[in-house]
Amino acid sequence: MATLQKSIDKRNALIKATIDLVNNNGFHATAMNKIAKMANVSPATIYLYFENKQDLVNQTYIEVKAKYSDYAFKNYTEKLSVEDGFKHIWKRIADFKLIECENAFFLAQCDNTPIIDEESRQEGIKHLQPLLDLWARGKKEGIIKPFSDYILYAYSINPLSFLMMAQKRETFKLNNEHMEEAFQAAWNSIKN
Amino acid sequence: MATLQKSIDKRNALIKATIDLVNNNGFHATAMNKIAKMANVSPATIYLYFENKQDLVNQTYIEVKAKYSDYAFKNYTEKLSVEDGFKHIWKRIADFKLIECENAFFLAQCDNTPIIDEESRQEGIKHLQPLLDLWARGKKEGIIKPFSDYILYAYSINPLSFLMMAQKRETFKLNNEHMEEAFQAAWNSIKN
DNA sequence: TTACACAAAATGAACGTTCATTCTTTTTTA
DNA sequence: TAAAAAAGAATGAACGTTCATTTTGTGTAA
Repeated sequence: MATLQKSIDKRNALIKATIDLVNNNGFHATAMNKIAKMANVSPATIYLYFENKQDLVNQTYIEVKAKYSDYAFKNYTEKLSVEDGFKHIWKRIADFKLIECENAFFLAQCDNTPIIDEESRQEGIKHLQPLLDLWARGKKEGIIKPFSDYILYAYSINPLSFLMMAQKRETFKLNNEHMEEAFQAAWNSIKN
Repeated sequence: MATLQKSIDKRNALIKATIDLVNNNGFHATAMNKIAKMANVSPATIYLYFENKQDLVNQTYIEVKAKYSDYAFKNYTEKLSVEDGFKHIWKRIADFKLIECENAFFLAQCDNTPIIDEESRQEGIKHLQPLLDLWARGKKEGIIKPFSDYILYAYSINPLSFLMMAQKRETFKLNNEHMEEAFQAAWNSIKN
C-alpha cells in the first residue's frame, strides 16, 4: 500500500491542480510552480510523474476525456430504441457537464485551443463510438435525419458545452426547465 | 494621409499579426517579439499603440467582434418575417465563419478561455441585440419556441462555431449541402 | 526489537532562457 | 528645427527544468 498509494495520490493531486489552474488562468499562464504548490508538492516532484508541462496537460486531457465518456455511456445499452438511447446518452452528458463542471470546462478549453497535441486530441475522440453507432442505426431506421455526424453532434451534443460555459461564467443559471427545453431543441434538430 | 494613415496601417498590421499568432499558438505562447516581427515593427512600437499585451488582445477582440456583428446584420431589416429574418442573419453569420474564418476562430478562442477581460467580453456581447429582438417577436407571434435566449443561441447559432472549428482543424470539410443541413437543424430546433 | 544500509521519492535552490516592458538613440515628419 | 514616431538594445522578472541533497520506506543482520 504505502509507497505506491502515496504516488497515486500525488499524481491525482497534480492532475486536479492542473485542471483547476488551467480552468482559471489558461494553460500558458499556469506555472509549474503554482501547480506544485496547489498539489502540496515540490516543483521537481512533478517531473517524477510527468515528462514535462506538455505531457502533464496531455495526460490530464486524456484522463478527463476518459472519465467523460465513461460517464456518458454508463448503463447505456444498444437494446434501447433510437430515441430512448439518444435521450439516455444525452441526459448523461448533460449531467456530466453540470455535476463535473470543472472537468467539462477543462475539456471545452482544450477542444477550443491549440494547447493539446493533435495526437492526444485524436486519442480523446475515439470514445464516442457508441453514439455514432446509434446515429447510424437511427438513420437506417429513418428516425434520425440523414445528416453527417459532425452536424448531428454540433446540434444535439455540443450546445451543452455552450450552456455550461455560460453557467460557469455566471451569465446564465441553468435549471431543470432549461434542460427540458435543451433536450427538445436537440432532438428536434436531428429527428426526422 | 501621411502620419495618421501610417499609424492606422501599423495598428492594423499589429492586430492582424495578433490574430494570426494567437490562433496558431494561443495567447500566452504568443510573444510580443513575434507579433512585432510579423507586423514589421519594433517591439517598442507596439507600446505606442497599446498599453500592454492584455490591452492589445482586448482591443483586438473588441474590433473583431464589431466586424462580426456588422457582417451578421448587413442588409437585415425588421420588415422581414421572423423566418426570413432569421434565415438572413443565420446565413450571414455562417458566411462570416466560412469566409472570415481567421477572425471567427479568434473569437471562438476568446469566448472559450480566460484570456479576455470580463469587461471586454461584456463589451462584445452588446451587438447581438437585433437577433434578440427578432426572437422576442418570433415568440410573441408563436413562431419561435418560448425558450430562453441562451437556449435559442446555443442551438441555432453556436453550432456554427463547432463546425468552423472542425473545418479549421481539417477533420471536416464543410460544403453547401452541409450548410443546408445545418440551417435545417438550426431552424428545427427553435421553430414552434 | 534495534541498527543499519540501500533505493526510491521528494525536495528547495539554482540554471539558462524567454518574456513583457522600458530606455536611449535615431529617423521621420511637418 | 523641433517634436513625434520608431527603432534596437537593455532590463528585471518569471518561467520550465535540472541538480545536488535530504527524507522516507523497506528489508536484513545482529
